[in-house]
Amino acid sequence: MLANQGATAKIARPTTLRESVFEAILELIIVGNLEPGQHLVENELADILGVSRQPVREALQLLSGEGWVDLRPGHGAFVHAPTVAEADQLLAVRTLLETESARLAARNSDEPGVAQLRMLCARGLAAFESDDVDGSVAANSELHAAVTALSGNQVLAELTSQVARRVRWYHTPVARQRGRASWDEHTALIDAIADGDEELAAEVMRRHTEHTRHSYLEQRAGHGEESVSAPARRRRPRAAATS
Amino acid sequence: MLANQGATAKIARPTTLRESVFEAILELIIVGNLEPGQHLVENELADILGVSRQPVREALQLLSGEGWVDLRPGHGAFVHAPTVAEADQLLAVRTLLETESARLAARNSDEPGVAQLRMLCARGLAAFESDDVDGSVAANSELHAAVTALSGNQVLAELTSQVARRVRWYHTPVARQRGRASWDEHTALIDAIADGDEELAAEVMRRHTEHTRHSYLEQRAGHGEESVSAPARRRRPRAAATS
DNA sequence: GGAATGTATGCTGTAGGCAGTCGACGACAA
DNA sequence: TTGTCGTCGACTGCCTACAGCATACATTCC
Repeated sequence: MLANQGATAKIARPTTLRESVFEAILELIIVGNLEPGQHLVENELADILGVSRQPVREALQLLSGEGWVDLRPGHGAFVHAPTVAEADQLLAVRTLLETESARLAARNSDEPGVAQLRMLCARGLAAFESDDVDGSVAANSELHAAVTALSGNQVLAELTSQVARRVRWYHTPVARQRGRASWDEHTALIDAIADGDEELAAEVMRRHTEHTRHSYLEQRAGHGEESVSAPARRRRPRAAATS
Repeated sequence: MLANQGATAKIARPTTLRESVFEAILELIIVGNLEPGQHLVENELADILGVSRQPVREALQLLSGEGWVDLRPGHGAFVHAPTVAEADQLLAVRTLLETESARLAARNSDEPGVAQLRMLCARGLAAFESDDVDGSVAANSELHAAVTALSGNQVLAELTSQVARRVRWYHTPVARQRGRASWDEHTALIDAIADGDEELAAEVMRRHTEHTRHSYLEQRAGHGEESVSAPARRRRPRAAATS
């Protein structure tokens, strides 16, 4: 028998080429190297990534399934150009899903689960106060994921994470400016979950996500842009959502 | 200038082979010709459907995206075997999404929208009373889709329709036994939407979907089966959901 | 000069084929 | 009899090639 493989268990997962391509293209979209509406020519991507067209095609279809690209039959793939209205709708759905997650999390909360939430919250707050933006962002994502996991509803958790990932693309520039308040709200949320107060947890989460939504809309209101991800173009956003 | 082309505008949409394959395999799964857990060999499907492996592969990945099949890298595709717990979670999410849809529909309802709802409801009720199961089922789906469309939230509508489609697979045998009550609830729902009573519409929809969920769970409770779609195997279910 | 048509180019959709890999089965040894 | 190893078969993942179609441009006709 081999030695402890715990550390390698995760990377031992046989990763296919199309998944790598999926991640690579998604990164290009989020970073802004690929502009909204841009035509993604399969051959070009294949050449850039050093693979054939086949895994590129499959990756593009995966991306289409999550709403990152639009697939027009006979015309190929285009980077999805989100409108302000769509972003607003997405944020509304996010609020709905996460609010329910918080409610269920309060209902099903247990000792180790709450402990993990507090740990993630402490880590995120520490990262925020030491200006570690990446760390803060990562902790935020993990915290929200942990809440949905606590809900006990796997389907809800998957849907939520998928929506949250798309949301992160949109309001990335917004979130950083309200980082401190965000972490205070996280603390209140965890308290409510620990108390098993379903209604309070739901209300706190609802207000928490709506704050982000309103910040986003206010910022967008003045611009009057149709494509909401324009400011993310061309340069790598160092900060991401902390909602 | 040519004559009126309105009738041909719709079929002009270029449908790809992989979409046809997607529909075909989905049909095989829903009908029960493909049993949960069954290994879907690409070559076999390609032979059966008279196409090459490529569109089959792409269709399987689409199916995976919607949760119909599980893709294990290096092993291929397997028909998803849903558990009772998963079906329950799915029904819970469906309730959440449709309840919000109803609330928003009441908020945004307009004259033509309500008129369409009433038309669909009348058609469905007529079909039900004349034992036209297929017609009743179709009207039911269209009615729910129309409600989500009225919500004005496209993202919510897409998510809801996707979840609803999966739900239909599970509780197909359950729904027919409460067809009449279901249509009465539909009428109450439309009234609430027409009145613009958000809370009432939401509550009616919540109770409506929860009815289905409880019926489902009660039926399942006695069986103690792990795979919930077992009863749908091997023969074509003539009736489908009217929830 | 403008419009319609022919032509060229580039991309997608699909087919066929090859190598790598996983699992099953049987032989062999303890 | 049981555990282990090697071989075989089958299937997946990926690559290359071809056909169809749409678009853009050049050409010809009115």
